[in-house]
Amino acid sequence: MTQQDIFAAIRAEVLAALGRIIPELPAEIVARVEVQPARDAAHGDMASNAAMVAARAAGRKPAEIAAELATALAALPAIDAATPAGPGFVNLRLAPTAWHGVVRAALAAGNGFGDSTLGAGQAVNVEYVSANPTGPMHIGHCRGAVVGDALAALLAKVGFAVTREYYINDAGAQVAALAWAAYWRYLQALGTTMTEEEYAALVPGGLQYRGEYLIAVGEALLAAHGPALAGPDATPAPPALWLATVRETAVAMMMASIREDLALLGVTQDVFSSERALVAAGAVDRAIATLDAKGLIYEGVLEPPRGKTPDDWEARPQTLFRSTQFGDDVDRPLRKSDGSNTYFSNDIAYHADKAGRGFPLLIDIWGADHGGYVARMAAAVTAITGGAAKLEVVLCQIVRVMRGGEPVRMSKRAGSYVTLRDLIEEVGRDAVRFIMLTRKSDAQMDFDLDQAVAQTRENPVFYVQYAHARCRSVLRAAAEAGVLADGGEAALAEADLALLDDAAELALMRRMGAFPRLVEAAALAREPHRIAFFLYDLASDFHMLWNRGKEDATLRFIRAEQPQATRARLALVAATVAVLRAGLAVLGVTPMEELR
RNA sequence: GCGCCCUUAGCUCAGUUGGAUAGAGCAACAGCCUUCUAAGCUGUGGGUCGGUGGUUCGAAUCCACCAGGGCGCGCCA
Repeated sequence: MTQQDIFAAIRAEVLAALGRIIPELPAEIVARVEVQPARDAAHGDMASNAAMVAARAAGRKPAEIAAELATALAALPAIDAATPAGPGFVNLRLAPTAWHGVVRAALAAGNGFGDSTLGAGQAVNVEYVSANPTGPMHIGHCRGAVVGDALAALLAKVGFAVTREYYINDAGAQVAALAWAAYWRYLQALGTTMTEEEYAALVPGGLQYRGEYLIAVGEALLAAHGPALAGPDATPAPPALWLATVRETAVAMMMASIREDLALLGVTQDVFSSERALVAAGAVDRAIATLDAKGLIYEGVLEPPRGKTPDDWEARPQTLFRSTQFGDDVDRPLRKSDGSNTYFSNDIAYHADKAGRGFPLLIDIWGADHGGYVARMAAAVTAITGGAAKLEVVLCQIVRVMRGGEPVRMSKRAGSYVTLRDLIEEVGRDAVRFIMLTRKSDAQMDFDLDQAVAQTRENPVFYVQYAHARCRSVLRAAAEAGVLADGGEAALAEADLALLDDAAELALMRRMGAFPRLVEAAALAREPHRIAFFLYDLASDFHMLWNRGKEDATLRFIRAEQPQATRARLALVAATVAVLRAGLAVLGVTPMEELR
């Protein structure tokens, strides 16, 4: 049993046996055959639904097939017992040697345990964060950053060729507003006598982004340009003189700041795509032309939303995309009534650009407030690529930050933090990352600051890292005691694992054996949080085993008088380390050597 | 009004893509340190899986309707 995924290995055996009982089963039946962990340990280690799935096609009773299957499987060396059960399950109890194979596989694979070829090298683009470059990252961006980063790692682990991408929204009204705000800081740096309100009255749409983080931008502009961007006596000059320059500097500085924040979070992305560059290159017009050539564009008037007509509603002709042909509810505007492009058309161009770079699969991580946008964007990707590329969107629900059981108010004035940087400073990067992954992304979440820094079981980060630290502590103690002697940890794979037969040891091995299967399932479902829950369970199994050694000295890992048993147990501990690290690597969380 | 997401133990949440008697943590109670980290472990109690129908060998999971919560709904990005 050299295969990493013991469930896949046993499934292959089940299929072979089933093929002998019922030859020529249709492929779609075979595909439905599963071997999965038993829910109840009393049923054994694994259960297969093979007999139930095959029964109808074979025209036989499930229980009958299950009985024959059980007889055949029981004869295999890796299987200790196979029994038909319930409506037609075959329950399997594996020979301990099969579980020992899992330990060897984990030791051999190390961080690569759970790697698979599921993705077959297919290119996938994961786009996440993509916060507007108008200020430092705040907590609202954080969940998407962590989920996207972990999902990218997860997909890479199962064999996709992953590109991590950030889309810079540097073309729209938001960055113009940013430029106006940065220009105010520049005038202040010059020593203007205007008040903020006087200046705000001059700004189209009003002065936004009043945060102090733009002071540095104003100072940088002064250092680079002196008074050249302003009028006499530090008064505002016409925008034509400064807008483009200020915008460029401000966006560049905001992006630098965001990248610092991302680095603090341990997120590094491969590609940063600029919306402005795409627009300048004519990509939007090309995208619209492509849709037009496919007959998917028309000039039309949209119905007002039913039951909720805006006060200023007025029927106007617009350029519309036939997204209803691809499953959307209504056709969507590509151009505003004044003829300029909507954000949607820029986004179509961007996604077409991504697809054109050779990604048949695009995954975007969005905030839940963009949920209404998913159908039209997916429709557009399908339409413009002729089905060659597919868009999937993972929505992340709101995170509420809690302190002392109360939500922390996101007020800039109240001094309660809003930035990602502050959050990381308070609870640490590992806690931020892990806790963000302890919920399904589409479920709302409370981030409990008190829990995040607690050093108890209720803090999942601590609990998992503590398990790893305990493992390392044992291995260090073993090295000091000289028990590891020959070849150190590397030689533990050659230990006589047959000596691992305690129930708690088997439970731990069973858990590790489930990891490769779980990794694949999590990747297919785009649900990195499953890894976090697995690690918590694995840590729990290990802590349990540890305490067995407290209650019964013969179950301690290190027993000076039993070198063979000691080496076998150290092999199990080292394998646990490998699996914990493999999982933590997906989440981007540090495996701590010690937590003192 | 329409669309999407959510509803599981007192609280916060898992539930291996339809499997067997629905699981964790917290909170409550009772235990375990001359021993590798007690920052841990063990045990007890706690459920109409929001409701009603349907699909089938089998439903917390799929479908329909209903109730409650969240998000969104032409020229914001």
